[in-house]
Amino acid sequence: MKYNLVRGTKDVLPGESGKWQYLTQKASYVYSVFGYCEIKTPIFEVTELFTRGIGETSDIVTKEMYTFLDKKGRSITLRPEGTAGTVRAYIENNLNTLPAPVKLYYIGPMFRYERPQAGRYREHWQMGVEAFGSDSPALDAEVITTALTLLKELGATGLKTNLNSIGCISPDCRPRYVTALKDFLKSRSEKLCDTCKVRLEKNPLRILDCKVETCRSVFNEPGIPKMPEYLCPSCGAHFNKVKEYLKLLKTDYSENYKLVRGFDYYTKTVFEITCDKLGAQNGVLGGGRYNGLVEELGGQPTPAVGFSVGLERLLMSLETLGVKFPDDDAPDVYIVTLGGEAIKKALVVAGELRGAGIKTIMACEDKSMKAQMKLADALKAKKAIIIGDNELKEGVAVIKDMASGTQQKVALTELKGFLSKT
RNA sequence: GUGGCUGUAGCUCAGUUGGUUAGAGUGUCAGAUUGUGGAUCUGAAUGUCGCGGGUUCAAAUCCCGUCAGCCACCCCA
Repeated sequence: MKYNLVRGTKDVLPGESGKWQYLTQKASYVYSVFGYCEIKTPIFEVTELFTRGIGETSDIVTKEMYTFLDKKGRSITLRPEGTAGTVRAYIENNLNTLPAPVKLYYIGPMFRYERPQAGRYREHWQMGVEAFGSDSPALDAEVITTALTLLKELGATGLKTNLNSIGCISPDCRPRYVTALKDFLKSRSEKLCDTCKVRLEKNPLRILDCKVETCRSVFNEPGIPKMPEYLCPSCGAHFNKVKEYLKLLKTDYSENYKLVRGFDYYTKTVFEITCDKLGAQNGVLGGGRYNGLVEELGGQPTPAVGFSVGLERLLMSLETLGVKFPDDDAPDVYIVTLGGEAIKKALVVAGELRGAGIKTIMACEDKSMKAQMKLADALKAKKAIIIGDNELKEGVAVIKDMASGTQQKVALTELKGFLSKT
């Protein structure tokens, strides 16, 4: 019987896995430099955490969750995003007693039951940060800077940062805007596509995301209400401060009044970083402020901001941008052995070299020298170490530099020192 | 969930209007005089032609279904 991957999942094979390590290490490094500590939360949680957190009517909750009943009949869901679980852990472990802001980062897989597509998997990895306990616009700016620093550190250029504020739920803020937007769009409803007509009632903000040309032309009319103009004084001041700080930091961003995000929990600042070379799924990184979520999930009222990068999409954009990754898979040395005595010696030598951190592969099988040299070449070994009868008699090994082809004899007792230097 | 394209050796693909033992390149393995790789040459192995059903004397080739991949919608990382 032959088995296949489950739809929408992917093996990360040698060659690729080194790139993943590189990305996760860079993320851990940058996040920790910004003061974040790693948190590992379970891959599954009770379903209600997500329905409450992300929003009952959101697409993720209504049709994209991997939900199942466990043996006791509890409804369990594979996490579709990282924030809800992190918030749950924050509340459950009383992390609010730590000095604020409490800064946490996570790296791990997320699961969404969607049709696979370019840049979209049912299991995908996210590397995100969450900062709890401060409503300061400086923190918003810092969080955005954290994201941009990571991307810069990785050599990503030409990515676009979009910024918006979607205000808060007080009546003179987002609800007032939604009403104004609805009124405006209703007056032009004959120009809207069918799905937008439905969205007009269900989720008017999302209409701004529509890709249909005729809809877009409506959004570009000068009279369309724009969220930033409808923010309440508090949210408006906050947004202005965020922008002021970003300018101070010389951050390259575009204010985009059409930017809205899929989760219900966002308030005030939202942002998104896209790569236009990725196809339809071009969002590489997304985040924002969510001041109501901690309370919604049963904690004390706690303001928070965060973002998350999609590992696969990040990797794809870096590759289309031509970024080179370090190749760590190639061994430093390949030990060629000729005969049983040589294998005994090679076992010992290999141990010494590995102890010194030298990446070593030795030939354990009795193959011809030619075959072994071919293997050394195929594995891209930097050096071949040849141990045969002649060498054993002399107490030496022949070291061949695979790139130049030059070789020299080195005493077996000196090998480790010799290779450590080169 | 909807739509379009695709599905032949590990990989990339040929396969003519349905017609004998399904091919190439690449990779793998082995060899080309005694202990040396990357070039060249020689040889070898590997396919339930995605799966199931149907039409036919005969199907990789036509039809239906199904699964999977890719891409797009929806939505998101």
